[in-house]
Amino acid sequence: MTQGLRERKKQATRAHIAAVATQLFIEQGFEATTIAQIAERAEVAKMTVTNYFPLKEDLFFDRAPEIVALLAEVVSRRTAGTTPAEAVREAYLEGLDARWPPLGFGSADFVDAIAASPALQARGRSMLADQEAALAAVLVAEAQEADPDDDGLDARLEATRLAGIVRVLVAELVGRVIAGEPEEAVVERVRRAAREHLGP
Amino acid sequence: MTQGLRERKKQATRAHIAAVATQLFIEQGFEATTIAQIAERAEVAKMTVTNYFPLKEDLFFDRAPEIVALLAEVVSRRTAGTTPAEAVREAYLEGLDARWPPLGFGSADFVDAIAASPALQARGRSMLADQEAALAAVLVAEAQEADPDDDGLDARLEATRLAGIVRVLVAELVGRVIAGEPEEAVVERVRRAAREHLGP
DNA sequence: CCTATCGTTAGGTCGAGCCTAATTTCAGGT
DNA sequence: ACCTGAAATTAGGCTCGACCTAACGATAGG
Repeated sequence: MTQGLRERKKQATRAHIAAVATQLFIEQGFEATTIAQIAERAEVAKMTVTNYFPLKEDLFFDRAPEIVALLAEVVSRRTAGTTPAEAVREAYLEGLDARWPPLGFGSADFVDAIAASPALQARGRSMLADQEAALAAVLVAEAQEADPDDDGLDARLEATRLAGIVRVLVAELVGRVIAGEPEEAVVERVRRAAREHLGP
Repeated sequence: MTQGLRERKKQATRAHIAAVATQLFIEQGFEATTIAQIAERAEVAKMTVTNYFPLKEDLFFDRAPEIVALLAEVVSRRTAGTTPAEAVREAYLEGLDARWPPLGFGSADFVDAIAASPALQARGRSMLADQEAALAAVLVAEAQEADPDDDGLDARLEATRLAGIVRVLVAELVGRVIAGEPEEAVVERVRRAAREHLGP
């Protein structure tokens, strides 16, 4: 039994609003675009936009949950016997080879929009904080499963270390590509750093 | 040569506004306090508040620059021959013994206000990001002084590692003290973690 | 004492976020 | 086919933070 008409219309409305918003953000920039404008162009009430996307930033970072869950998923789904750091390293290296957009291969428009908007930068930091917290939750749970007396501090420190490394490497890749360095060389550089620092 | 009357009045006005704001934040919470209310109680125009504190959050985190510069100062002023990690470790341990408020010994009112306000949490993350960037700038400069061909990536990773460890330890201390654990025990735990993880 | 500078003020605009009541649309039964 | 409850959507209004401008007042320096 597929979704009912109601649910399909909701998804369609949501996707339509997000698409219209993205288009306007590219045309005019994030700050210069108003919610009223998005609602008008999407032929929907202003309140409907707010219902689907409580904060204006959510219109830009739709699919945020995917990014937030990333590291926690990679680590919790890893094959037995490998460390969290190894799992993150392998997933990162695979993502690099696949030129996966969330690792820094996003369009210049996307990067520029964030660079131009303090609100988007703040939202990005919030997402990274949630990402780190989700990873920490996984590592703490693992640690306490192995030793019920573990207080989780070491696990939280490891989560912060891993999330920090990935964050810096993504920023490095974005920064250097924007600066004009050849993508191949940049990828090779961050690949080397990942191998060096994401040790077991 | 002391400051002129003009400058002294400015500082007095600024301090007065900040004091009034802090009082109101404690009484009513951050979100529930409006800028108009602060201006009224401080007997200044609304615009004057905005002039001194462009964002409402700045009224809460006055003295932000001090926190932002912390790690960079500690590292750049360290005695020759010690590593950045050692410098951070020693400064952190000294701060712990002194029960220095920025390390997590702030009042419960302060902590609660942040916990209750997404805007304050966002501002806090912004400050930590700036703190990390300032530290990274110092480490990158050192690395490139030693080797002009250094691309700074390892320095940035080290800055992220050090800033992350301190951030987690501060959060751990705050969280456990709020949860009711005896301060002595909590301090001893984070002290041990600092010695363990802030290695050379 | 004069005047240019700079802090302060009053008043207004804009847009995000939030709320409520009314209306439309769909789902599941009769 | 119809009815009813539930859920999505709408219209309209409200508050407040952020920003702007022109005028005002007090200080510093000649």
